[in-house]
Formats: sequence, structure tokens, C-alpha cells
Amino acid sequence: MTRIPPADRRAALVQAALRVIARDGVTAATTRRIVGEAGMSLASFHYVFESRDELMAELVNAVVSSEQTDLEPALDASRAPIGIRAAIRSGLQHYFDGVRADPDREKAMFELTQWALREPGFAPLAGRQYDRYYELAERAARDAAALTGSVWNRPIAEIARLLVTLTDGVTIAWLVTRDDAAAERALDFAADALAAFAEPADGGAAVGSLLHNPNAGIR
Amino acid sequence: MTRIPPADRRAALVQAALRVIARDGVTAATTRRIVGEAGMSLASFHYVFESRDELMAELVNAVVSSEQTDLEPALDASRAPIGIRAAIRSGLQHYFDGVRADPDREKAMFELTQWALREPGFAPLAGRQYDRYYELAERAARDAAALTGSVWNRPIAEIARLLVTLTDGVTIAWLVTRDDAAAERALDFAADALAAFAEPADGGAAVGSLLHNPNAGIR
DNA sequence: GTCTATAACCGGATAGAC
DNA sequence: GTCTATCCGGTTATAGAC
Repeated sequence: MTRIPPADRRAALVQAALRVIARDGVTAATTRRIVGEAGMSLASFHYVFESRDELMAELVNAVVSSEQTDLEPALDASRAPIGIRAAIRSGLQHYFDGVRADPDREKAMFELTQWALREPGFAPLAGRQYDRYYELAERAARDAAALTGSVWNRPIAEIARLLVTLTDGVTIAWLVTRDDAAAERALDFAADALAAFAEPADGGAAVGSLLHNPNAGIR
Repeated sequence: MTRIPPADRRAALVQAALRVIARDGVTAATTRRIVGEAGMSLASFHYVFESRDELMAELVNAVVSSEQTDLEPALDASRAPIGIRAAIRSGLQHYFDGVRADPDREKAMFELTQWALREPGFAPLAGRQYDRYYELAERAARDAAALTGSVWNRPIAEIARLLVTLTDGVTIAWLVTRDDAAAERALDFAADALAAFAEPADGGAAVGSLLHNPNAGIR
């Protein structure tokens, strides 16, 4: 067959493995299934990868660095300025729409985390996966505040962790129950609770924060 | 060997499987490993179980019905009455202490859920697992309100779902990062946010709720 | 470099002796 | 009823032809 540069072959196998994992789970991602998905021979696999574990490590790294889980508020430049609560809620909705559009992908992310937690020597990979999540959440939190002229009154790293904690919880519950309405209510709750940690950037912040009604906007 | 009633043998195998899963994960729970753990022969397994799937189904059912994950506030009858926020926080701490005391068990619960979600025909089992969680959370929410003379101003089923969503998120984050301080902060956050959904049982509820400061008690 | 063929092993499940 | 021995398919990884 035509020769393929090893780097390209590795990348192709990682992508094939990701498709298999999304479709059938980490357990189903055997070397044979992966090379089948990639249209290669088994020997080609072991020509560019020492072992299945080596591929899995590269796969998690690829997932982590390409991860674009989107918590950014869906921006519409032409729209009127919105409050921080609406910005958070919009970002959460954006994320959740992604989950609903591709549940298998989300299931795969959880499976990869748990696989890494279980596989000896791979736990740090799960840590890096979550560091990346926190990084993305932090960016989203920063943008939401900037967009609405707000400031967070707690360290942004804490806000980011809460965001990930909440989205994880909502995602798992939805994957199990597929209850859209309950998920939306949980996102309302999350937006309300997080908005309580933001205040207007100008001086008159304290009063606004104190009087903020955490129930506002929950239907 | 000595004869063992089939029901006892089934139970013993389920318990052995649970130990293997907690120790080494669902993937490692092969029939051979399970019978090894139980000190039986492979044939004994297939004498009382049609297949490995049949054991797994019984195992999840056993887990679900014996599940005693404890979200109840740690009560001390001799202690002064406490507010709803403290009661919730105490229950969450109680739960989290359990997670920290036996992380493998918690990891196993997540793995079982994901295994069921993935295995054809077993998704309803994951649903029942979560129904049970919601049931336990609902009981805890009811008790916390009764204990503190409060009433929930939202359906208790919603409170229960939020509780499970929050504990799931906190648990996953902790299993990955092992960051105790961050978990405690998240539990503070959860207690504050949930307390906003409770009011004193007597008439003067509205004002108290409106003025409730969701940041109170977060260190 | 890429292939086919195979080694070496582990999985669930079963046959048949006792 | 419980055992040992075995079947058979699937797994990772490698050997060796081309």
C-alpha cells in the first residue's frame, strides 16, 4: 500500500480510536477494531505504536489539547447588553446543547477519565484532562464577566471549578435519565447560584449583590 | 465440596464481584477473577448464573437496593437547633466523608453506571440506580427541613435532583484531583445555594428568604 | 514499510466424570 | 452438585515474506 508518514498514521489511528470509543466505548476500542476503523492492517498499528497503552496515552493527550467544550456565552454582537446571570445561563445552554447534540462524545469523555483513573500510571492524564476543563471554564467565566461589565468576587479558579462540577453533575444525570426539563432546571439553578458571585464592575456593587435574588429567572 | 444453596452461592458471587470491581474495576471483573475471589470453581458460577450478564444485573440490583449513601445531616440530639444551611452542609459533609473513606467504592458506582449505559439492554438499570439516589436524596432533604423547622419552596423532587447533581460533580472532581479544600468549598457552595430554596415553616417566610445572603457561611 | 500468518494468552461458556 | 478439562472466539503482540 501507499506509504504514510508515521506521524500521520499515528494521528489517523488516534482519530479512528476516538470514533470507536464514542460509538462503542473504551472497552470496545481493541487494536483490531481501531485498525479496522482506520482501514489499516494490525501490523501497521504496531509499526507506529509500541502498544495499545501508548495509543491510549496519545489519545487522551489529543482529546485534552483539542478539547473545545464550549461554555462561552452565545454572543450576538447586535444584541442588547445582557446581565451576568443571562450570560452564564447562555454559556451553560451552549454547553448543554453540545451534550445533547452528541451524547456519545460526552459519554466517551467520562469513560476516558475513568479509564485513566483506573489504569496504573495513567491517573495523571485524568488530572491533565480536568486541568484543561478548568482552563476552558476559567476563560468562559472571564469572558462572561467582561461581556457584562461584571467582576467575580471570588477567585476565578474557584468559579471555574464550580462550573465544571455543575456541568459534570448535570451531564451525568442527563446521560442516565435523558430528562431535558430537569437538566434545564439544574442549569437555571447553576446560573442563579454562580451569578451570586459576580457584581457590577463599578463601585455600587455591594448593595446589588446583597439584594440579588437567587431565585430570579427560575421558571 | 460442601453443598451451598443456590441463593447463597449467588449472593456470595455478587459480593465477590463487588470486591473485585471496587479493587480493580468493572473490566477486571471476569468470571475467573470473581470465582477466584469467592473461592469457587468456574463451573459453580455457571451452575447458579446463566451468564456473566445475569450476575451483573443482579449485582446492580443489589447495589441499588442496599445503597445507603448517607446524605442525612449528622444529628446530635443534645445539640442546639441548627439552621437549614447548617443541616444541609452537615449532610453533604457526611456524604463526602464517606467518599473519602472509601474512594474505590465511589469509583465503582460511577463505573457501574457507565457500564450499564453502554451495555445493550442495561440502560434501565442505570436509571433505577439513579432513581434510588434521588429517593435517598429526597429523604435527606425532607429530614433536613423537618429538623430545622423549614419548608422547601420548590418541589422536593427538584431539590433531590440538585443534591445528586451536586454530589456527583463534587465526587468526580475529587476522584480526579483529590483536592480536599476545593471539594469543601464546592460543598459550601452547594449548601448555600440549596438553602436559598428553604424558608422557615412559619408565616414570616418571604422576607427571610428575600434577604438571605447566599454568600453567608462561605469561608 | 506493509502485508499475512501465527504465537501466546485470556475471555465466557460447556461437557462429562464423579 | 461440584469438579476438571476443554472448546472456541477474541485479545495483544510479533515473525517473517515481499
